[in-house]
Amino acid sequence: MDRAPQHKSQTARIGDLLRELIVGARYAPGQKLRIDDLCSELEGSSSAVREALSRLTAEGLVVALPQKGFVVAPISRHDLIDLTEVRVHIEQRCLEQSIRAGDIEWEGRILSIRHRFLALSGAYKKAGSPEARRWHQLHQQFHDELTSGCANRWWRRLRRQLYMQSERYRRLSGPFADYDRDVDGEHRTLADAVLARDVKQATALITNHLRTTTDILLASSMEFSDDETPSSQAATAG
Amino acid sequence: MDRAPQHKSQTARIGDLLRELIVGARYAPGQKLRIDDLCSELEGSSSAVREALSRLTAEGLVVALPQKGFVVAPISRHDLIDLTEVRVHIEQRCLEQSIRAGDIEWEGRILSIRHRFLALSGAYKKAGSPEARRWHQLHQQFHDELTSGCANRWWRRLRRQLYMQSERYRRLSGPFADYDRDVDGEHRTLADAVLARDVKQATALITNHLRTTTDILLASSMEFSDDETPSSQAATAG
DNA sequence: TTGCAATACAAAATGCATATTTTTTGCTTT
DNA sequence: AAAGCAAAAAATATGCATTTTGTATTGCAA
Repeated sequence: MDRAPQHKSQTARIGDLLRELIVGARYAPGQKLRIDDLCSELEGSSSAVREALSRLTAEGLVVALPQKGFVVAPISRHDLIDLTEVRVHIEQRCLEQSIRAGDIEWEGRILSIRHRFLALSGAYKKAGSPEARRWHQLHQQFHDELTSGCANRWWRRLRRQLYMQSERYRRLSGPFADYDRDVDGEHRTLADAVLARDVKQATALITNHLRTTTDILLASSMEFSDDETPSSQAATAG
Repeated sequence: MDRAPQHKSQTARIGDLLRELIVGARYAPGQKLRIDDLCSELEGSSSAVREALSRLTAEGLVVALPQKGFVVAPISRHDLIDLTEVRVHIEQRCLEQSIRAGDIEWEGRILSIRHRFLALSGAYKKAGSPEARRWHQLHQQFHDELTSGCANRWWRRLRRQLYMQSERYRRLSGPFADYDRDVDGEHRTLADAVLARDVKQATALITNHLRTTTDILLASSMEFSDDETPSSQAATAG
């Protein structure tokens, strides 16, 4: 085949696509990921798909069942609660160090992304639209930049890993979970506190930001793997 | 009857082998990992080797250079310092929660592993020997059990990830780094503090344990990637 | 004439695709 | 209902094409 000279390897391309699909809630938790289906859907060979899946396994987005293939990582209330606790802790450390070490360039990047991000206010509500996609991109970049002053690569690496996990839970709930919530305001005041180098205020705000999101998700109508279905309730009751 | 008792897939087998080889410092940091060599060395096909390498990539033990293959993750003083800071934080959280939530079974497991581990006192000094290998296994299990009471799977997962990274640095230094150090004593008093449910004492001990190790490694004759070699010094000087 | 550099060619290794083997799962038959 | 058989899917092996790297030769300059 005379394929175009892609500087990005097939594996990387498929891996990024799959991550986007899983985090973007296009694939349901626990769903079986059949190699052949993914090959035709993502237009790649089984080697590339398999390799991408292996990498996502170590990221915790995919689970490998020996001799049985791959499934999308399941979700549960318990997992979300655990995840949130750890993430709060790590976001706090990243923010704290970022505020202490951030330079003028860093301040500039925050001002820039805050401006661009808030300009897309509410775009995430149009689920599946290009604007929503752009909003999610900028949201990720916004939180990335806030913590980009943190010089410790391991903190940043773990933060990114946990962000992906949380983001999946958020996207799984649809855009309706935080209906009457001032998301823009939360982000604006957070950026303000960071730029004002107010560590105490910033860590308090990010903590509240994340905890609130989790509380909303837990109270939402989202289906968790550890929820008891009516049938299973009847089964245990009968 | 006559079916091979290999319930472990080839990929998993090769992945575990490779992890052991890299963490055990059998492969040098930055070393190129040629697929063909690994195939004959580990007795597997290129598919399996490639898949195992992909997984280790996400674990941070291997780095993939697009179109150029895989190399063992490089090491540096900076990385070790960052890693240690993060690990201290996370080990503290795990220990704290483990102490608060651990039950009788958990206490039993700690007593058991402490007994078996301390019985192998000093075995790690015989580098490459079966006893040293056993010692490293039990050392890992010892620290695992201390934190096994922590109910939060994400804390435990991150802890394990960072343990592997730190362990590699430790093994790379050889068994001589902590020559006149009372390693047994440190482990014994740590286990005592944990069993006594003394959070403050236990976290202080683990912090000191990890920081001391890192200080010794940084002061040792270990070669880091960010060390200036005589030739590069001469080059920059001239 | 000699030394250095640049380019081109060859060898090797990576990355992708296809084929084969093994395992699992579901269905049929006894 | 249990056991065996068949179909499907996953795991593994092999083969080919593309890219990279090392080396050698040639050309230019001193």
